[in-house]
Amino acid sequence: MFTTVLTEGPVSRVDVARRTGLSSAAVTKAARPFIEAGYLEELASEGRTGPGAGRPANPLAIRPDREYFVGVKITGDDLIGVVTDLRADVRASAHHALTSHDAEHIVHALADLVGELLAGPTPDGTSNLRERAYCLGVAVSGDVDRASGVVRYSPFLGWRDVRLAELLGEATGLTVTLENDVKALAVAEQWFGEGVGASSFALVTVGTGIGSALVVNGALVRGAHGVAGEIGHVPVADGGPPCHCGGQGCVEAIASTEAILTRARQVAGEPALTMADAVTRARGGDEPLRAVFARAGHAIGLGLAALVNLFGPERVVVSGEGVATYDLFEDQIRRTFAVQAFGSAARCGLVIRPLPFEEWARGAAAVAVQSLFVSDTV
Amino acid sequence: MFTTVLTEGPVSRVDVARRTGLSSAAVTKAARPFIEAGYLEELASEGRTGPGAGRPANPLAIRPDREYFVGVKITGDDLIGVVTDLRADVRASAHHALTSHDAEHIVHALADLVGELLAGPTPDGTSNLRERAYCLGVAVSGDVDRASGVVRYSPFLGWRDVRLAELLGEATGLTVTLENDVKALAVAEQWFGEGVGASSFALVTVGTGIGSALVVNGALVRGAHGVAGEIGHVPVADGGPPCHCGGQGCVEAIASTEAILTRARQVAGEPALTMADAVTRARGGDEPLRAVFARAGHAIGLGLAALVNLFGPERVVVSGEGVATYDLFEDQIRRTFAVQAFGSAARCGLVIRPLPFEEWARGAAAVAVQSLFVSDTV
DNA sequence: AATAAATTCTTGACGAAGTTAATTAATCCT
DNA sequence: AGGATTAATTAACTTCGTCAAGAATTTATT
Repeated sequence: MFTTVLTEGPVSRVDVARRTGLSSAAVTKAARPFIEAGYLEELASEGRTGPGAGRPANPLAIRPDREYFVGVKITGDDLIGVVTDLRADVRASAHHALTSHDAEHIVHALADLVGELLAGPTPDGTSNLRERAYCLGVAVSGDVDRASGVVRYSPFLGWRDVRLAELLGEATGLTVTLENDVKALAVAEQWFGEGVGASSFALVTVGTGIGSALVVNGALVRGAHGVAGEIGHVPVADGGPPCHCGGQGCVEAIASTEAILTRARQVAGEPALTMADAVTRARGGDEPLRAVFARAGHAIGLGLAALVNLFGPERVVVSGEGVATYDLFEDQIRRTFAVQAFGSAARCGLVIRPLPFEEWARGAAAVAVQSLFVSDTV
Repeated sequence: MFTTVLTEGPVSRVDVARRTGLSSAAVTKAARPFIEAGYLEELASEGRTGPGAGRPANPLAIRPDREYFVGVKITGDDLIGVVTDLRADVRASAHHALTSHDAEHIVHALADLVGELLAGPTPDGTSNLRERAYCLGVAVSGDVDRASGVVRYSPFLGWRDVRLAELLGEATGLTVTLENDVKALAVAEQWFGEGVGASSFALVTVGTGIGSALVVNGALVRGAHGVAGEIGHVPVADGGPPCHCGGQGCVEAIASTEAILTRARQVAGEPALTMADAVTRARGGDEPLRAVFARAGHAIGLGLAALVNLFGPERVVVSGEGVATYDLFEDQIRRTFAVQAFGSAARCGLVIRPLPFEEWARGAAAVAVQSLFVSDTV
């Protein structure tokens, strides 16, 4: 019930009932405690929105400033933190550079960052953030066990089995939820972005690495052994370039930032070519370089086709830092996808768009928001 | 509760409680009506199975002969029907050749087949089948909407939007559940085969076509547009042979029975070569022909890697008529899979084994069994 | 043999969360 | 004003679970 109002904007009780399959009586009952706690409010009925006659609806709406949330993304180089409201809209942000990958150091730096973020008054000016923010979401790349709050393995940080949620809980005094970075981003998308209303969708990130998170029947796919969504390691080019995973012809071995740059240097015959230059020249019409990007787009399109043919999501979002140059990619991704997607699977909505870096931290905050209402899965 | 006993054999109430997360009190209560209705029985406690002291457990066991089920698979050429018990163990079987793909004709033939199957006494001799079989499961390849009982599109039969469940219900007097053939097989596997106890697994069938069904979080993945599990159309060989789906380098374009035969004829330079001969000669050591099969195995291994890297299932079963010759495939499938599966995803259990044709009908019967206990999803 | 400890199963009181059916509320239309 | 229509609430009830206590049945120990 609550998530329906949270994600689908102001909705009348009857509407919530229709969308969730509950009875309207159940919605009335379920909504009351949320209204009393200040999370929801009843809007005045707007004249004549219904089909003519009848009592007008009183839409339920979220009160986004009821509570604030902190989200932090840990990368290899720095920490990016945001404060958001209940809708995961960013209200403040900050970041810290990291000087070491030592867990203790990062816990300290992160606690400092949180302290900084929560130092001021609330955005609505009625209180201060310390007293209105209890949940912290943290996003890390790698194998993360959200339930136990343990980073099982993070190649970027060189961590194994770090009980990060516990450590951060002690250091910050907040309730900490840990999640894999791409999965966190998918949660943000599922609740507050393109995934709203879709029972299944996929989020694909393209950048240094290429990964994805899948939502099926409303739930994230986690993988029996902690591995899932590794679209970057789907083999699409038999006999293609070797991948650091040990395979050959993986999407990542062709379309990651690094793979593109390596290839561009080869093609141009300039071992010192920078990515920025390659992009500029490709945009300027350098055909061999354009072909390098097109090839990457083609590989991504093949990976998307594999994903869509296997699980038939309603929508797919392709995002990530790599997509900043997506004018060089998009066409080819769409063309290849259209050819290789099977039958009506091709009808899935394909959104390709860049990803502001802050979004990663927003994903972490979305996980924090989600953690507050665990039970409400509808 | 019931499904736990059904699929995991005799189990004590406390054990069921442990596996499902319910309290033992809840299990006691839930079991009673099933015992009273004759679906479950309480076995005598076996001495000292537990850890020493304590009251010995009274295992709950299914009474498989409480009720019988009919399963029918419709192929392009014939109908294969089986009668099974509650465990989906086949107790009788029969088949009919089809002379037309006309829906009316098939409904008639299927009703006849069901009549034949239910003519005799029950296998346990206590009654006759007509009075102890109420549910019919029907498996068809193509796009099938189980909920509404409609065959949306079946290329093999040339059908579009046939309300088959309704027609068969009228013709047979049984409660009919319709399901896609591969999904039905996956249900059988999930409840009574390799999938028991796994929360996620995949079934891949290799034969005329190559398909799969995925179970994630205990539920079949259906795909937003009715398409899912199309591993046959995962592109694995960039620039590979064209597929009739319009794509290139699909698994099916390399590893389907037809694709193998076409390639074998090319390689051998004998346009009239039969599959049987190709198999015999490959087994006899004909290297060029062996390479054709190995190439197919390689393509399947790549497809499996794509599936496993994306979903991370606990187990994968590869089966189908094509696997009858799996001595020529298996090694290569495993080798390629081992190379391309990412990280610990490779730890998923990979079972490769042939598929007796009757299994398809058994899958349909498993769906019928499942339809009897819809609510019990644990 | 008596008692203690362990373990399974049952019972009954209770609570959470849903349902249906009836009632009240607010609006449009004639 | 009165009827039709839709929204929301209320009250009684159902379903499905929990918890806590206790009965049942075994092994282990004194």
